[in-house]
Amino acid sequence: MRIGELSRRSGVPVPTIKFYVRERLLPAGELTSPNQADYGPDHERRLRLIRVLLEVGGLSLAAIAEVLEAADDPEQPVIRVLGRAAEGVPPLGEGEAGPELEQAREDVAELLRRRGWQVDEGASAAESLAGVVAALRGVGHGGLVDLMDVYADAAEKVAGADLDYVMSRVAREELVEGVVVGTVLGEAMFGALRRLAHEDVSVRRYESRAAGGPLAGGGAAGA
Amino acid sequence: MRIGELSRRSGVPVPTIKFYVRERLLPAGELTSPNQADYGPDHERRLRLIRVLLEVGGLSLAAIAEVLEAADDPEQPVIRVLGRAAEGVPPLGEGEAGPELEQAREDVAELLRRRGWQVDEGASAAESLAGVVAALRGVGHGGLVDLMDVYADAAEKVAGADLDYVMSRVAREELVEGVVVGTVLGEAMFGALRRLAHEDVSVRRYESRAAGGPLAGGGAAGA
DNA sequence: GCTATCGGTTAGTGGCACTATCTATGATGG
DNA sequence: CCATCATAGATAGTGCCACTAACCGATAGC
Repeated sequence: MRIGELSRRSGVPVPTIKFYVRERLLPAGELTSPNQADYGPDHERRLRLIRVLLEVGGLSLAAIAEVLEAADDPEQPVIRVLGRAAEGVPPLGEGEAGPELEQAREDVAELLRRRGWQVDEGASAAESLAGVVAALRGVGHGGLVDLMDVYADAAEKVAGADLDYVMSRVAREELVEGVVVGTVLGEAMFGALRRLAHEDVSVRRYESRAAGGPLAGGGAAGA
Repeated sequence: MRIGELSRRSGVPVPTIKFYVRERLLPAGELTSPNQADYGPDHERRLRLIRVLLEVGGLSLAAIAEVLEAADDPEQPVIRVLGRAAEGVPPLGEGEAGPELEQAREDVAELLRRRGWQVDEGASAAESLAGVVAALRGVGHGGLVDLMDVYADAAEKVAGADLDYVMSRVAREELVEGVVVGTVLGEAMFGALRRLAHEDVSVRRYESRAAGGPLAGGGAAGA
């Protein structure tokens, strides 16, 4: 197909597709003449993936480029790149590089020991987690750090299911894409479910008392 | 304290603090003379909160303004505003407004019925979830939707712990802030833990076979 | 032939989160 | 008392990011 049809089928404007090709997010179509290129289903699939990671996953184009580059390299251990890219959030690094962060790193290491999780030292996710812990303490909500074990239990269960899904993919290409999509969209899915559960739990706990009161309706609903 | 000290203590540049005041994210200091204002611990706390929501939580200043406005209004049921603001991600809306989204909404409604979750129809989190489901199908990974129940189990557990934490706050001000911080940073915390768990589970499952092979090191790690 | 579309390139746009600069005023210390 | 410095407040500018517009020759297809 030509670029016009690709645009129509994907809902992405032609100039934007050209832009993605320039930025090496999308391979160029195969030239059939100096000014005519052919795009196949792979292009469409890749294009949809880019859009989903961008719009739903909240990744930057730079992060998407990194992830896709790793996904295209059959030698690449995906997890490292994904770990860095999937951080929708914390480059941190700057913020409070002080003793608070050091303490947080200790706490994370302790958690990993306690749970027997086998992960690389200095894994980027561990660094992210330390950043979050330090941030929580910094805003005076260090108490939330105590919930980490509950969160870790939940994360273990979810990760197991994730792996089951990924392993059901046969072709490497599909597998890697499953990893990417699962990591990024899975987080969005969990976040939405968590907010729904907040609402349900708060209704459930407060329905006996002050129905609709400001505490029940407001305060008890969130985190 | 004056603005200079506030800046030093928070690590936020003076012009940025002025900018936040202009944008009504931060209340102005109390004027002690036409060109001298006094800032208290509340200002510092608020400033730290803004920075954490921005840098760790990934919220936009506009979203932060919305959340803080609701938090400051004692009459406001927090959850609605929070739900909208805490979507780091999916305004969606546009994308595929077609039958796919309609089907996804149905699936979400069915999930809520199945689990007996008591949430408002058309809760923004439900809409987000439907967007994610539609997106997953759109990129050919509808299989991940089948994991929703596992995710929902985990979300229920986490939400229960979240509520326990929030309810331990006494003053409404602290409570609301706990909701905000917990919702936003809790998501970051869970995300990091999930990525760590991915690494652990993949190592655990594959350590018997091809240690370090591209599948074990790369593909099996994420999702 | 003739018009619409195409590939490729360069330049411009709008939004966001600041950052720089300026003016006048007032605090501060020797 | 005076020099120096920080401050409040305002306007304008910056840098990055994700596009979007405009243009220029080629074809494609009728």
